[in-house]
Amino acid sequence: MRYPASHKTTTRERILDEAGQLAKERGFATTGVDALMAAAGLTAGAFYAHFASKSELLSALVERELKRSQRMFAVDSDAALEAAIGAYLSPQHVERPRKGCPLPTLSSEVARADDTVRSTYARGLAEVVQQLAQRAGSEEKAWPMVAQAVGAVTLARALPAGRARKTLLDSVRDQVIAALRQPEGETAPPTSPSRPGRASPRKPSRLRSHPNS
Amino acid sequence: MRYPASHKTTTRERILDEAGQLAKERGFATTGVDALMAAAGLTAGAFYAHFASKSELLSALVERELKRSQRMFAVDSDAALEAAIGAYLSPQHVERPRKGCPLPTLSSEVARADDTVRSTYARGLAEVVQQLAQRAGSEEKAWPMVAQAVGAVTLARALPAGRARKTLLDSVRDQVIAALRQPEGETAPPTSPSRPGRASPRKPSRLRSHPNS
DNA sequence: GTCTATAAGGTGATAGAC
DNA sequence: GTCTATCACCTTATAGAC
Repeated sequence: MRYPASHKTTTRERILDEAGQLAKERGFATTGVDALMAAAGLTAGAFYAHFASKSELLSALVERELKRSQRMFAVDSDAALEAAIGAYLSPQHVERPRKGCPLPTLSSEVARADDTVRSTYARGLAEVVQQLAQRAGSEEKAWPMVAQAVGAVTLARALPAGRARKTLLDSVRDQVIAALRQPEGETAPPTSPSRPGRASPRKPSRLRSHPNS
Repeated sequence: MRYPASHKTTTRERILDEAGQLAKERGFATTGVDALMAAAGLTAGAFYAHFASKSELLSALVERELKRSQRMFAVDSDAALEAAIGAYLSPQHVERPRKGCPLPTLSSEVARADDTVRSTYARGLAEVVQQLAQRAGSEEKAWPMVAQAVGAVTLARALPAGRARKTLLDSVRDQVIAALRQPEGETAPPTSPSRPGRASPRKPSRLRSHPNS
C-alpha cells in the first residue's frame, strides 16, 4: 500500500496534504487560502484551478483525512486495536494535531459548514464507526468509544500540558480499552485502580504515536 | 439564586452574555469584535472600554460559561444528575449551541489561544470534573464521562440530523449513565440492548433541554 | 497551471468628539 | 462609555499575462 519512492504526488494531492496539516493545526476557517497554498509552495491564484471554492477544499480534506484515520483502525487483532487506541490517546497525538485525526480539529468547523461538507463528513465517520463496530461488537458500543476518544483529545489540547491532561488521557484510555474487552452485553471493568499505568499489563505492546507522518 | 426581575445586567455582563452566545454559535475566532458588540446593541469602538483585547474577552467568556455549565451539574441526587446528563445529550442541546455548554464549541479555540485563556479554561474544567467526581466516585471515572459527553455533542453537531446522530446520542447517554450507576471499582453495564429507549426505566424523570435560558 | 494584480469587504485595534 | 472615523492588514474570489 506504500507508494514507490519514485512516486511524485500530484499537485492536488500535495495541496490536500499540506493544507490538511495546516488546517488541523490552525483551524480551517481561520486560515486563508493564501497560507493554505503557500504550505504547498504555491500562490493563492492557483487555488481555483483545483477547487471551486474554499468550502470544496474542506469537503475534499474531510474525506481524505477520515480515510486516513480509518486506515489506522483497520487492524486484524484486538491487541493491535488496543495499541491504536493507546496511540490515539497519547501525548504525542495531543501535541501534534498536524499529523493527527481530523475529528477533534475539524468537527466544529464542519458543524458550521454547508450541507455538502456535512454529508461527506457523515459518510466518512459512518465508515469509521462501522469498521470499529466489527471489533467492538455493535455500533452502540462503537459510538461511545469514538465520542470518548475524540472528546478526550479535544479537551486535552485545550488544557496546558500537566497533570490534569495526563489523568484525562490515562483514565479515558483505560475506560475505552476496558469497554472493548467486554465480552458482549456485559459490563465494563476496572475504572478505578490505575494511577500511572496502562489499562492492564495484559497487552504490553509498544505504543506508536497516532500519526503515520 | 435567581436575579430579581428588576435587576438590570450591567453592560459588561450583557456583552459577555450576548457575545458568548454568538461565539458558541459562529466560533470565536471567526466572529469579529464588531459582530460581538452589535449582539449587545453596541459598536466596536466601545469594546475596548471593557476589555483590553479580544483574547481577554475569550478568557472572561470561558470562565463565565464554564461556571454556568458547572451549575447545571451541581445536583443533589443521582436522579437529578442522570436528568442533567440526558439533557446534555439531547437533540435540543445539539441544535442550540448558543445556549449550550462551552466545551464542545470553545475547546478547539482555547487550544489555539494564549496561556492566560488556557489556564482560565483549565481551572474551570477542573472544577466541573471535581464536582462530578463527587457523584461518580473518582476523578478517573469523571474524566471519561466528560470526554464522552463533549465528544458526542461535538460529533453530533457536525452530523446532519438523522439516524446516525440519534444512535450516537442514545448510545452515549446509555453508556454514561450505566458507568455512573457502577457501585465503585466495579464494571459498566448494558451497552448492548437499548434501541429507541432510555438507559433503563429506573429513572423516568423528565428531560429538560440542557440550556437554562 | 501558475503567476501577479485587483476586486470588495472584513479584521483587530486606536484616536478623538461628545 | 459610547460614538464615528480611520489605521494597516487579511479575507475570498476573479482577470489576464505567461
